[in-house]
Amino acid sequence: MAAQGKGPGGKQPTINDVAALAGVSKKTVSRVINRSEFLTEKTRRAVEQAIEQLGFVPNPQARALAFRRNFLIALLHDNPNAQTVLNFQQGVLDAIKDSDLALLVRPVDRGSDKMLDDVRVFLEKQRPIGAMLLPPISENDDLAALCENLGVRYVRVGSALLDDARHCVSSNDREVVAEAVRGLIARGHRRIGFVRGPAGFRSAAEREKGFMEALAEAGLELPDAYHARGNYRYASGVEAGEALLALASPPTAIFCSNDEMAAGVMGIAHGKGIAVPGQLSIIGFDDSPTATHIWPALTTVRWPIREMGSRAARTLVPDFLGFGAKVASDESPVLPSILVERQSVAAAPADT
Amino acid sequence: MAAQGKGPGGKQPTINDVAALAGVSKKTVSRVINRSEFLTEKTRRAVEQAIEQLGFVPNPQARALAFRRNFLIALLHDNPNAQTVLNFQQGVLDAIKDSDLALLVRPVDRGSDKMLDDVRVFLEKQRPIGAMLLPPISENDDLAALCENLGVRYVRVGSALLDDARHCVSSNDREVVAEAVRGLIARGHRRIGFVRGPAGFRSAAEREKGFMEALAEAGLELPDAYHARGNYRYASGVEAGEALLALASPPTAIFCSNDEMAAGVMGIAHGKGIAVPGQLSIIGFDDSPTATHIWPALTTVRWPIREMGSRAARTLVPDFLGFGAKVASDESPVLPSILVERQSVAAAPADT
DNA sequence: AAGATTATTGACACCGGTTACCAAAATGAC
DNA sequence: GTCATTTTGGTAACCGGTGTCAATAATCTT
Repeated sequence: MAAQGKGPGGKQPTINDVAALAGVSKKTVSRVINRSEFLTEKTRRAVEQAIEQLGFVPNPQARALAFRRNFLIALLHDNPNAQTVLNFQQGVLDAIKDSDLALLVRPVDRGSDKMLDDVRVFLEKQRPIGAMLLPPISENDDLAALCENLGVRYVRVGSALLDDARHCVSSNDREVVAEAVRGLIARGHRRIGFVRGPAGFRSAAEREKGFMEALAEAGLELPDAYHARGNYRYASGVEAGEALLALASPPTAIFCSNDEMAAGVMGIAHGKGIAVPGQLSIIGFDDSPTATHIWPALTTVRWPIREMGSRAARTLVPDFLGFGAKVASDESPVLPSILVERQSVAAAPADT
Repeated sequence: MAAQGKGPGGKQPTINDVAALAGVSKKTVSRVINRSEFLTEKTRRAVEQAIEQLGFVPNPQARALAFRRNFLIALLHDNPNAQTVLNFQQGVLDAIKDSDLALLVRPVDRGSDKMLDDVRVFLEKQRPIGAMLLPPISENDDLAALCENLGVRYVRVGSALLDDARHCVSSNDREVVAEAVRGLIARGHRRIGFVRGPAGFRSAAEREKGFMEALAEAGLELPDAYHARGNYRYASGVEAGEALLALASPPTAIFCSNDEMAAGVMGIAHGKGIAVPGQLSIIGFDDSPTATHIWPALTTVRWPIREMGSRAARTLVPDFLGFGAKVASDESPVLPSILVERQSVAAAPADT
């Protein structure tokens, strides 16, 4: 622990105190703080020692003023899934832990027509260095354009590449879903239902594509009756479950576009006395806490949300995170999701 | 929408531009911004009109520097329950929506012995006006003392009053739990199990007190074997369920100190073929998303977390939130939780 | 060794507000 | 009408850093 040295008057020491102690100008101290090149090793050490001795911490407000930019990155989200947001946050914090940056969180209201203005005011006021857009608002091109105009860097997080790679972090929803569904087919399932996410969500579209892809490969069709449209909420899963399981020839497996809806379907199955996974296999998506809190535990897709948070931060502000944080140019902005197999999938019942 | 007037050079207009346009000094403009008294109505209007015309927004960084204080409030948390944190956040944002304030989020690592230092550096750097401490770290007195020393206002959120009322927002866990357990007793349950939260958590202690209170009122005892110790996680609920339900004379009802553990107990019940709520009633606490995502839906206690967030903000910085946000001196800092009755509770089985 | 180059450092203005303090104007008392 | 008192507006310094550009020191050429 550094000595809690205070400048004259018991206040926080300033750059001037450091300069005086080290016998250099404040500009030189500033150079040390900002890791400027063009510094003698000797000078640097003298300054660093003075900083250490005084316990000097640069005042972010002053820097923000001089830089015309706050040392902040903003997280803009409108995500119904709290765990996702928080995990992502955690990933971002992992990345910025040892930097000067702090994280500003800003939920936005996707529905509101003032949304864009709200965000504009927010960005103009706070002047963060950059902003991270979580899905679904990451899919809004106007928002990205706004950042661009305001000179705020941005990164869009999504289920698929939404933009130029330097503005993107994504997972590979389509491929993993296809893989999961192939697994169902391999276990003998032929009557496979699908619960889609809400219209207008890229993630919903990607997951659907993956599902269709796997079905097509196996030469299977998706009857209209097997195609339920949900909105990522539990209640819509309940509705979908009621519809699909009331059919004369119900599916033996259902892929749900997220875990909440999967939980809804499973609840209905329990209510109808349909055994999961004996008579009905269910797969979800997200690996949210719900996935393990329901019984039987849900086979689902886990996207590496925390890693995506770190990556997003590193993509956004590589130059602020110190050496080693840079994203190598050959790193793909696509972080792979994985299928987590638990207890909600079994082979198709024989009597079909 | 105000005209997007830009100052000379297409940049954001500054206080100087406003002063020039209004034909006054920047100090006068500053007075108008800060609602100083001692101003002619005429002057004020001239300035306000100039502000309007230019679309001037005071630069928060400059103000922060001059004020020696950032227009930020911090949310410090180390909460395993993401939904709780996010709901609280939302409540805070409701409260600060129309103010100049922004919200800084800072997860802290309760376990780390550097925690206090980390928080100190954070607060010294960011210099927020105030900090809100969520449980369980709100129970840490050193943290509160640190805020006090640093001149950062603080509010502690908890299951019970942790401090002076002006530093507190809390819910009434004990009372509601007692009420819930009385309900079980009224439905004929006599063998009631308890799954406790982790040692050292005030919330765990409060819920236990409420539970014991209700039992004592009815003249019931809690056998040791009925008293399971969990840690608020699903897995510990599973263990507790295994222990309690393997007893020769198992409980007919179990109160779990949070929903995740309740979900664990319920999973075990399903596994053992014990009907919920027919043979076993279960009550949880939190009304987390899990509560409705499991089947049958969980009877649980909902604490008004979003309201608590608003209240915390209003308690913390009443003078920054504009007229009407002040917490009346006779408002209690205790916001009541409510019992949400769903499908996991029924009368005690007759064969007992 | 002198002059040319280049690497380091410092002086000073400036970022956009605020406060401290002083001057001018307005008001009231006599 | 003059002087003391209260309002109001202006000037300068300051908050704690950074940018520009010139000055100085170090290194290289020939």
